[in-house]
Amino acid sequence: MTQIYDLPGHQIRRLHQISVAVFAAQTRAAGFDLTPVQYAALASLRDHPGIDQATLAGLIAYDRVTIGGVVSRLEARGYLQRKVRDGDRRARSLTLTERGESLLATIQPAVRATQDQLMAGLAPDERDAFMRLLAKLTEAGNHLSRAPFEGGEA
Amino acid sequence: MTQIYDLPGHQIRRLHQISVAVFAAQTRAAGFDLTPVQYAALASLRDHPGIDQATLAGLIAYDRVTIGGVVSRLEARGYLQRKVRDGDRRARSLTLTERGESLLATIQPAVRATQDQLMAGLAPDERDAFMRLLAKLTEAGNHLSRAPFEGGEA
DNA sequence: CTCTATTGATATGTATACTGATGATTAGTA
DNA sequence: TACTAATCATCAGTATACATATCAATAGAG
Repeated sequence: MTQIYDLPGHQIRRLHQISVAVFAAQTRAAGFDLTPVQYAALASLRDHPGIDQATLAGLIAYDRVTIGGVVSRLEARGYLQRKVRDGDRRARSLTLTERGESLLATIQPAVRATQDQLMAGLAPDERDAFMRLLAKLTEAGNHLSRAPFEGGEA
Repeated sequence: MTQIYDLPGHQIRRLHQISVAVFAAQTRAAGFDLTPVQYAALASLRDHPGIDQATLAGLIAYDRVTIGGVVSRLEARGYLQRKVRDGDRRARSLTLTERGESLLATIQPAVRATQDQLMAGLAPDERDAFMRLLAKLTEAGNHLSRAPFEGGEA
């Protein structure tokens, strides 16, 4: 009869939900107010200054429309700057502000604590196994998403 | 510097995203228009007829407010009935309609195909290992979610 | 039996996510 | 160079998700 509890999709959704909740709790406890996507966007921007929204979306595997909104809110809060790119007036170049850089630096412990708490249910060797299988699955299914990862190395 | 690609939360989110996309594609290809939550709600209702919204939310580990909206849409589309419960006029008893029952019966192959496609990247023994670790993680982290699973056996 | 705490459902507001469409701009081709 | 295709960003619409608050109704304590 297919109990939903046996469906991978159901369990994955639950773990995702837990992950988001833990991230929110940890960052709030550390005095920040940032969502996982917002963090991913800022962290990726630190490593790739000046990229446009579409490139950013590809790097963190998010929908371009969604990233438009995320970037908008981050800009409104002063964490990044958006400006029309020279040579291609369609694109908006994104750069972290001082405020964005400093946020990334100070939020690091909370991010680490999130991952520790999330994986606390597994022994160290199980975590490695889980992460390996997880990476294998996302790689194999990447093309099935409307927002696939795009961007070379990793 | 903590690349986001090494963070469990990031990979879990990606797999969840892929999972939702595959579910949508498979059910649409089969001629249906149903989201994963909607399916979970209907399937759980089939096994537990007459429960109220809060109980349903606990069984499928969803926020009560979210389930209110989901149930609303399912009712509007004629898949379930909502009526005030005798003895407790706060609660709404939920029951599948004929239409809901028949939808569940016919959508089964698409649901199965979704899970197959989702796990296609892993060998059979790897799938078992992944599912075992995944279940262990959701169980260990259940209490960290605002919408924990509540409901005995499964 | 009354007062209070709890509970089921909903309202409000914010933030993802995705589909489909459009406008502006650039690139590629004949 | 004129035309067409592709690309970047955005708009409109729908559906999750969650925090916080409120209303109606029930349960428990005294």
